[in-house]
Amino acid sequence: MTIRLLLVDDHQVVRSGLRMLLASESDVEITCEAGTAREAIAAVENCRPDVVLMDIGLPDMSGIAATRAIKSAHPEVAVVALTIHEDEEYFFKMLEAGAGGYVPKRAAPEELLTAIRAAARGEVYLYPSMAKLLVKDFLAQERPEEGVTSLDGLTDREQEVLRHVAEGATNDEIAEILVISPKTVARHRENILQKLSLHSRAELVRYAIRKGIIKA
Amino acid sequence: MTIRLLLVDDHQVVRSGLRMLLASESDVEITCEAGTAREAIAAVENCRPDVVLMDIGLPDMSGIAATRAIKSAHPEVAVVALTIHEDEEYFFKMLEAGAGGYVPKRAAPEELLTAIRAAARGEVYLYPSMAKLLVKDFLAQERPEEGVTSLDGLTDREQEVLRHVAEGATNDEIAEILVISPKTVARHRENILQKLSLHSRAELVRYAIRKGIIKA
DNA sequence: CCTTTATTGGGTAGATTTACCCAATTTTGA
DNA sequence: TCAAAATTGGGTAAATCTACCCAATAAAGG
Repeated sequence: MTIRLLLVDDHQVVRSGLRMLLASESDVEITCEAGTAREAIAAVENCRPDVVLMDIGLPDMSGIAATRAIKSAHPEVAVVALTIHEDEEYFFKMLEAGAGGYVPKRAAPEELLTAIRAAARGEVYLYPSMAKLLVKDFLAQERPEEGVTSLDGLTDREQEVLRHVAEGATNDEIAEILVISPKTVARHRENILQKLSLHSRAELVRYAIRKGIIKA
Repeated sequence: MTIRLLLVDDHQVVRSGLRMLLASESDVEITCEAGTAREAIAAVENCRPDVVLMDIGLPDMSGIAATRAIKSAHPEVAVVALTIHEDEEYFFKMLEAGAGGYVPKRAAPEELLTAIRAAARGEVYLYPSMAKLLVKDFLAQERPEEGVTSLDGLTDREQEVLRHVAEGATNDEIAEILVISPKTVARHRENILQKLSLHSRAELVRYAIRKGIIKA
């Protein structure tokens, strides 16, 4: 099975270069080309490619918007971003748009081929410098849940009170649950606010969610 | 600069095979080997490798735990997982442990080399089938923020008020920001509570975070 | 043993919220 | 054009919160 390819780049030279580069590969066939986002979207309709090699900087519309449009109409078509941009901004947006690969133009030809083949299989190829950014984001997302420990010096009872406060319970309700005086609950809450340098229930709720004490 | 490598695998044959495979590469040098997690941790101390090729299934301790230990003591040492496991479970745990690469044993030799070189640069190489899992997770994390639409029939103004309420602002503060009467803010807030069947600011904060209107 | 910390409880006062009552103006869509 | 919805604003009252004041008892650690 040869992989049908759609080349999207506004520079004729780049397309020619890629054509040359990929010509020797027996499993890849460049079915058609496009120089603008609009052309690309139309070309997907006409040529039915397996993989779209998408530049991000296009004259009429961002390659990101084009990718969104293509994936929306044809989710089975894989889109590999091939671009000069190596920043988080474009990378994450491209992933959200549904890209199945992200390769900087400075990458080696074999890496582009690996990306095309992975995308054709429905997998995802990320250039190492990009993968690093995604893992960083992944770790940032996961950490807060682990951070249930080290709650800025809150005592056990304070954490217990905090949990109920964050879940929306009033002092009286918490007092009933913990079988203590509402005044004691209020005192715990005051100590919590002071320890954390917070000033309202709203901030307590956000703090509790950040720390993974309660789920949003 | 040659990359100093530590090979960790409990099978002698596998280590020999890797040694053979990497022998021809001029920029990679296998400095030492280990057959257990304990040996691996000690070897990092003694050999000072740039990159550790880590198997997950080890006799004494999981390669994941070993990775955690190594990264904790020597954050500058890169660890590349080389394993038969291709499931989310081990993959994500390995990332959390600080792995700078994840390559299944079925991968092509060049991919392993790419991973080693990327990890040595401080970047991250993820095998396409693994990258796919991470992107899936990324999209699952990000989606809620897109879900800012369809907010259970809240009007534009109500959403605006909700955002400020959730961020901890009082009615008076919001009134000043939006340049309307505090009474109007209160009215909007009341309508929001009623529409969402909520009864307090704490619940509004959780709702707003769930819907991605504000970050925790 | 003694000091510190955690946990408990009370009082007061002002700020804020929640929940109702009322209605005018503007915008939107049918 | 006309009705519905959105946005605006006011009044009142009870509930609740925030922020101080005070202190006793119990547990933990040096």
